[in-house]
Amino acid sequence: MAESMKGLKRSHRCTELGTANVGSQVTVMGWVQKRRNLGSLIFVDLRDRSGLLQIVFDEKDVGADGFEKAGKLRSEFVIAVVGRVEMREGAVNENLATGEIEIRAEQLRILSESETPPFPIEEDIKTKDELRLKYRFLDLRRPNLQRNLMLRSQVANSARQFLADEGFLEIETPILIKSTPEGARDYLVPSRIHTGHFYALPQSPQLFKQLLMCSGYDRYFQIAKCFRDEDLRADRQPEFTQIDLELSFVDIDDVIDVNERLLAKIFKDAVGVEVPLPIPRMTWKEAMDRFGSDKPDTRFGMELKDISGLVKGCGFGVFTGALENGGSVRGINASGQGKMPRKKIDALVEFAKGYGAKGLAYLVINDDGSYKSSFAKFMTEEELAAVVEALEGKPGDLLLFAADKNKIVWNVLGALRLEIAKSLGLLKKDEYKFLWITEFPLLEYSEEEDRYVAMHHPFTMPMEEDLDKIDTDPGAVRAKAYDITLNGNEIGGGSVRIHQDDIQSKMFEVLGFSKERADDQFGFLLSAFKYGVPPHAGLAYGLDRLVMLMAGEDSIREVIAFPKVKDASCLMTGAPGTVDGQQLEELALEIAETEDEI
RNA sequence: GGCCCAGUGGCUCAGUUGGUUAGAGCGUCGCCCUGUCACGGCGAAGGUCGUCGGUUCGAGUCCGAUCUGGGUCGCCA
Repeated sequence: MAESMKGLKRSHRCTELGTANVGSQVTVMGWVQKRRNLGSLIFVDLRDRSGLLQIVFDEKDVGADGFEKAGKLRSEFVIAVVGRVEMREGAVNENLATGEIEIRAEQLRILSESETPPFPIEEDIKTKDELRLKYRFLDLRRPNLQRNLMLRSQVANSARQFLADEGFLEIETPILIKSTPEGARDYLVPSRIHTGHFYALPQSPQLFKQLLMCSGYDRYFQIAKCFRDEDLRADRQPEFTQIDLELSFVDIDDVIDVNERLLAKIFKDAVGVEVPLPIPRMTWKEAMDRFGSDKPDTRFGMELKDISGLVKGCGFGVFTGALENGGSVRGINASGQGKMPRKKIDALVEFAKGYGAKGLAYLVINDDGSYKSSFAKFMTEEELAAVVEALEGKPGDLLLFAADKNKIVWNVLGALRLEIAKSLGLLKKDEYKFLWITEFPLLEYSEEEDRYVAMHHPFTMPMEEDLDKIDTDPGAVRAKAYDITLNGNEIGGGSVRIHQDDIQSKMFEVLGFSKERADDQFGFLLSAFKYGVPPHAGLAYGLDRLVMLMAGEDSIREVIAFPKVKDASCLMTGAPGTVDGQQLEELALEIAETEDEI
């Protein structure tokens, strides 16, 4: 039976007590982690978010009633204990922060009883995600998640402090906004008052923060919830959090500077890691050429090498065919993997196919310097030697090649190098390699839409030196866009924004927006741009991913209190659910059928 | 939408070429125990093997479908 805590006040969290408190009377409250009943002596490990503390119940201190009550304690009961801090009579427990002391209970109250939990509430359980998420409120009691969420709070806190000190203002932007069909799918919210009309939940506060710059707020930030109705991944949830910021009267270097110092502070405060500044920068082109990725993991090498020039005239149709179609042939050197069994190489080929490759060519350099290869018979000795030299091949190495359109070759080899590094254990979680990626292409050709689409978004400023190419060769125009990456993850991205009318119109033109469509979707922004716009630029971090990496976790679910599962539902609440007829009637949703544009 | 992995007491797992009554550890419950901290001792309960269908004399095991969860490709301006 639950008792009241009336008259009691918690004096300390469990691990706030230490040898300095010996002799004093304290009141602690928390959950029973474990009881050890020795008959006429009962030990209880008490848990709160700070950690564990041992309580000892002895009838001569806690009284007959108290001792009887202590005998009834079970896992996850919530109790209050008044007692005296003592040095332990028995052995010190070196695994516990409070291992030298214990509380000799003088008073016990059972504030709440508990059923036996469906899985153990402890560190590093192997329980299936399904069960953990159904009982997330219990899962969240485990030290892993408590540490992660405390870390997350610390990160948000450090960011707030730093940004406030740097003159950023925290300003909220709306959650119910107008849908913009560009980009990710929006979550839609039907309007009750405007039947057949919809709000959208923001994919990011992008347009509003630009308007705040127009309004003179100079430096803005927000820890903003964002929503995207796309499929989930280990690092993607339908709702996620950005640390979003925007600055006026700045160019790329200014944004990078303040963000490097922000990252350094966050990492110092939250995980005690010194981030060496400045963070290296790499252009998008170089990143693709060297790593096959716009978010290269630079914790290891295994860089891509372009051998197109060396195999141009060779007899291997797969290579020459790719080159004739305007593609390239590139390879990586899985150094020391020459002994990889054929079965594993075949598995890598299958892996590559998953990324669009039609196949994968390989060449093993045997210990005696001879080659074993899927394509050696099509090439001369000289051609092979040149290829091996280009990849710095040594005896015992395994060279892997992809030949196709550039995009596929990059994609395949970029994924392959990560896969191999992972299987070789080259990816150390306590090593942090930051890298800026700059000079992204402004536009990307979309095959299915048969037009150019913005790689970042339509408000991204082209690089001045490429402006003249925007009509003649739009695909070659680079943008003043930048991503910050960490260990092969994009943790943030941003750009300098267009603040000139004429460039913005040109941009819409290239993207195939009619003036009417641009006005309809972004009229408010274009209108604002007529009344004095400061040059501005910004950046947004994926807070969930950032904390995931800092916590050494493999999924952002481990740093989100109440995450959703793969099909975007919530196993705990059952969301999304159906609603009753009256709710639907009020929304008059059937009218939506006649709406072609939302 | 595609591909891959998993599903057996509360939890984590084992279960041979298809063969009697499906096992273990932890947890749970009861009794005993004054220095435990992975407490210990003795005893007990607890499973229609995710679901449906099929093959077979016989299915946890083989086949098909389906559900649930995970990973991934597409998708994510």
